[in-house]
Amino acid sequence: MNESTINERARCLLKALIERYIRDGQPVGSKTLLEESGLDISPATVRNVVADLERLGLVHSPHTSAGRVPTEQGYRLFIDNLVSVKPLTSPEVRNIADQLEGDEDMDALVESASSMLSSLSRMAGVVMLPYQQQTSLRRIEFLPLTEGRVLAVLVLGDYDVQNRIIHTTRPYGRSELERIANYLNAQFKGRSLSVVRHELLSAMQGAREDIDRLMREAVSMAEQVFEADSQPDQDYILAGETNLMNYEEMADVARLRQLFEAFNEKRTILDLLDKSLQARGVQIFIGQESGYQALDSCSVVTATYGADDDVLGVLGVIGPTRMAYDRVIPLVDVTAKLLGSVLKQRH
Amino acid sequence: MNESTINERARCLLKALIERYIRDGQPVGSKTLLEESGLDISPATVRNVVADLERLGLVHSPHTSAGRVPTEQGYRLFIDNLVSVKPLTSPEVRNIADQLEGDEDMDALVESASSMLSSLSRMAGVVMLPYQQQTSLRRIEFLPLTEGRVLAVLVLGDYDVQNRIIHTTRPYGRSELERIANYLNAQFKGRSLSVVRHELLSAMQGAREDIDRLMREAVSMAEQVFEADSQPDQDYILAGETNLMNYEEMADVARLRQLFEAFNEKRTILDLLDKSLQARGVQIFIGQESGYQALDSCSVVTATYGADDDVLGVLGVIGPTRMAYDRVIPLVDVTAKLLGSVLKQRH
DNA sequence: GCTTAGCACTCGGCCCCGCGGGGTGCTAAA
DNA sequence: TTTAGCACCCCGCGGGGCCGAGTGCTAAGC
Repeated sequence: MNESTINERARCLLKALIERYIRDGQPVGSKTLLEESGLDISPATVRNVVADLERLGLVHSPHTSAGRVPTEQGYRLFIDNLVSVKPLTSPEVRNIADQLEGDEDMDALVESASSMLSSLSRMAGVVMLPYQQQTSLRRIEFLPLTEGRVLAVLVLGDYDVQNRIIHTTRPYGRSELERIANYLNAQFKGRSLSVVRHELLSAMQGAREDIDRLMREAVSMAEQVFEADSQPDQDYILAGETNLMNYEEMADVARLRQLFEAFNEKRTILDLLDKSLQARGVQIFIGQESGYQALDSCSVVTATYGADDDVLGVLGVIGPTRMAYDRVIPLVDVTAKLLGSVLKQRH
Repeated sequence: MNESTINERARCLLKALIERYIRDGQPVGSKTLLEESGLDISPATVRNVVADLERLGLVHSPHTSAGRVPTEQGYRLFIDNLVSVKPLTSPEVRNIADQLEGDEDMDALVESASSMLSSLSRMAGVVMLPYQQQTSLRRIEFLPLTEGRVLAVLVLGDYDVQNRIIHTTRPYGRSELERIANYLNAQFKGRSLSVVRHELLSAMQGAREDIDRLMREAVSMAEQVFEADSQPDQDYILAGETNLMNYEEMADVARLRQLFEAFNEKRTILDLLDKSLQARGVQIFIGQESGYQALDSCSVVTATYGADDDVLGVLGVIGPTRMAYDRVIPLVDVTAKLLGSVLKQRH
């Protein structure tokens, strides 16, 4: 029942079958499969072999006497052992790199990456926003807004600035806020967000009355700022969803609806991206493997990106199970690496 | 050929026909129309009248011997003269008001409004971001980022803060930036953005060498900040697009694709919203009236919102031409008014 | 002159049928 | 173990017939 039971010829035929099916979406019959594979055997032999493949659950025929279609396990075997990837050409790579390097801020960068993935694959591109915990705090600044509301400006990398509105129990003046900011900057500048959060916690617990009022207030403000951070941290940018409407496997409007609702909800996709955050490199979820109803008959090809050894996030491509993996895999791989190197370069 | 040529009975039948058609989407025959209208005449008479309506281009039959379906002109007449709107119940109104009042910042507010529109109409809700030109500048602040890049923070209303990154020809220190900010705040605080922009222009032209270096630099920085503003000013938040996939008139995937691409492109929808920015109150575009291919067989119901007499933006609902106008019109109307009053209240 | 009953007619939807073709599985021979 | 031959299967497609809903027309009635 496992792959070791299938010999070289069978693998060759499976590979040919899947490649052919990916190309034109029709069930593949023994005759077409024969010419596709280039093997020097008779159609009858092909039929025997394919019957074996069916018994192993690698292919499946939609009805008696149609050709065969790959199953999810078939695709799995194909991707793990058979696929021969077609690397991007160097102009293609340059094109992506140029695009990414031209972007001013983090949002634009992620947006570009997503739309590059989508346009080059003609499917949907998705890029998770970089995981913030590793990035270091460059500066924090406070501005008074209205009574009881203060704006916190967080400068993170060279290219990432975030605003937070926090609530205070009493009004603060500019100079007071400035002193608080100075204190916090002195304390936390250059530390990563996770370290900041951790130190804040111990600062709250360890010292009670032995720190002066300014410090106490500074810490409680910072608490609010960095606590608010924990929520919206996970997000992604999607591009080219509408490309998916071109594929016949998505012709069913109800299915399409499910998928697009999952895109809007974000939770499903985030969960999936989270899963691939664990592993390094390219990862592929085929159809039901993802475990989400909405992604039935879709595949998701992901890769983590990061600077050096820090994994900052995940990006990928979402499309029908019948996609050109040999092109998509290098595309996702290269884009992840390029995005990582741009982020690293900008520290 | 105009509406004056149709008498009371004909209007009554047209109204009944459209109401019935909106309710169940089937072509309406003379018999069902008769019971719908409650008139005391015979089916044959109904047929005669309906034949007249067809001659006037108000209804149309998909083929010989099916019932009748309203044309766009039919809908137009219906909306302008016949529709009897069903006002929202006061709990419904309260619900919307509560939702909007609970929102912290501008983005959340607009997001809420959009999703209220969508969920209550079961179609797509759209809210254009408030037009910025009237809003007054509360404070501007600069922070150095890297060499040659400065972060400008614009505080606009009580609830709207924006970041801009600008480029400078030489590095600026904190204190220098602070002085520049002070100068600009003294000069422009409380002025509306359009006034600021206008005054900047004359400041650039009027005075050349007779202003000192600080002022010149301040002005050129401000120029960059407020010029960058002109572009991204027009944007909208869409919610519940996927609701549209429920309607049979949207069953065609190609059409759906066009529509969703228009949503992504944003230009089409923005143009349309711009049009309704001119008029006050509720405005309705039926099918082709909008002039955009992508909105074929869709209607758009919009209303302007604002504080006092300033029109700040537009919001609305997008759905199939066959929608329950009697519910949607008050929904859009009320939501616009509530959003306006929240914005006004927050000055 | 408007309204109404009666009637012939039209057309879409549906089911059923028959046919052609691509493809299979089995068997028997090499 | 491979191969040729063959019977069989079933989808897709076009055509024919039937049903039902609804129309337009005509002629009679108020």
